[in-house]
Amino acid sequence: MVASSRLRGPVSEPTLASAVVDRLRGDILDGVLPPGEKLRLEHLAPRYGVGRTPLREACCRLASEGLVTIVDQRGFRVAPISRADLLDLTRTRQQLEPLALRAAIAHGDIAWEGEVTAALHRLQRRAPVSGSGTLDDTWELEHARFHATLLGACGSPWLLKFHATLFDQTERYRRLAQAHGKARRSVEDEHAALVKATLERNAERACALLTEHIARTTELVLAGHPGLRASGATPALALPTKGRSLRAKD
Amino acid sequence: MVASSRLRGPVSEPTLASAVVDRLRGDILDGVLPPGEKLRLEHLAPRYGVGRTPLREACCRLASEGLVTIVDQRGFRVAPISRADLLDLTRTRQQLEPLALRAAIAHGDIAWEGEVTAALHRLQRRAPVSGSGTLDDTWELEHARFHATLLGACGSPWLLKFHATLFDQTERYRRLAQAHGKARRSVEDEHAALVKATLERNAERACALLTEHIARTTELVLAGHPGLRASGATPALALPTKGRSLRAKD
DNA sequence: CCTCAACGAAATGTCGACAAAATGCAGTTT
DNA sequence: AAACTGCATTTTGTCGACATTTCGTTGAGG
Repeated sequence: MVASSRLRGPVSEPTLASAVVDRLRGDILDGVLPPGEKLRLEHLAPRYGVGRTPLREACCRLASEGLVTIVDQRGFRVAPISRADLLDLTRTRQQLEPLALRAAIAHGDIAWEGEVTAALHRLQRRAPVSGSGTLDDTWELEHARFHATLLGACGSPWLLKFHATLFDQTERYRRLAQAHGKARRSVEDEHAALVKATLERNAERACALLTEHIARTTELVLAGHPGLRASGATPALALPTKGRSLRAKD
Repeated sequence: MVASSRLRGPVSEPTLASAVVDRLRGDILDGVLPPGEKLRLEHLAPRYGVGRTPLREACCRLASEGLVTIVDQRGFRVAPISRADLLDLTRTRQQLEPLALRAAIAHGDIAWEGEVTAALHRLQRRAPVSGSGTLDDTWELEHARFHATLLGACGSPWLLKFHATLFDQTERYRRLAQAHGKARRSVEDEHAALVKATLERNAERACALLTEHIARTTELVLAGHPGLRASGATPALALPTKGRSLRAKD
């Protein structure tokens, strides 16, 4: 329950009002709450219809996923984004996920094969974008579940947890860059090829495809996000600390 | 601030009273709060001299490190331990840490070499156990900092974060098993050999040594912990749910 | 004697209110 | 004119109290 409850599906949580976590995560992923944004609990409480205590807990949990940063005595902020972080994210995924995929291919049984094909089918039946430019939450959900299912048979809860965290992080960049639409069809092909190699138990080819799939995603994000082109830091963080002039940049 | 603030050294936290996090983590790692133990906030609040609100936040943050589990409407528990989890932990470390070490060896500069030798020196000057059987917190701290420093030059914050989480988890098993004392000298030799291969930029040998070092640690834990021998589940969790007889084991 | 149901006690989740810290602004000084 | 100092406002962190849920126990029924 640590990383991403979205991957568990609707487990019918008897649910404490800290289902705010999911709404908050969605708003951060969608960019409604931009990177670097200060999270003032008093202002956000009415927005979600809860008090500050559940909001505080939600922020704490999101901090564990790296979507929120905590600074003692200075509250919460949406985690900043940067080109360096995106590249690190990409590299780490390219190193971790093949490990999990290899194990999954080695240990996965017939039931797992069924789940994978089912996940692929559900994903392909969804439209990446719904109607006009806005992106479809259902597709994003199925996309996450597809990748989680693919690695699900690796037998390592820790690897899966790390994958979920990294995937959510990547999804934030992807949504922020709105890297959807045009190049999506090739991504669908990549998914299909990935499943094909996986079901053939061709670990080498599957891992190569996965690595390239991750790289492709990052390329799309970099192409679609103006602020991450060069070595650009976070756009929303470019607030100069005027007022105190003697102090260093903090 | 996410994974383990211990590895950051005393950053002179202006500190919110959720420095309880460190005390709680210490108590969980030491086994004062055994695995599976229910964390009743009302009873723990006086123990740490704070109210329930900071305690709640501390539990949330520890949940992000996997030391505490949250069940909606049912409060917090110390994360259970199991042979399967220990083995997963070991395998995952054996896969992740070589990746980081390889990158560190490739990119580390002279300053990093200095930090590594300094960390090794500080570690070797500490006694693993202080006086009688009780283990020395300072050694544990230096041990954590040594491993963090070794991988520090890998350039990937995400890998380092994952390493910190996995290391803390392993440290809990190590302390619970009290796998100290006798076989410690060979561990010291392993550290020295690891540093030697690292400074020689011999990535292959360094990674092999690291993998074996991790395996050795797990062997010591398994040998020292009675409850994890067979396929034993968590000892503290073996509370049969009597009273309700019809329900499955849940 | 065992099983099921309802009651009571405890704990959790949540809310509003208070103290401490930080941020921003204004006034004053050099 | 620019910078430092002081105060006022905002915000954070913390505490105690209330509603809801869960757990353990007792009692009745088969």
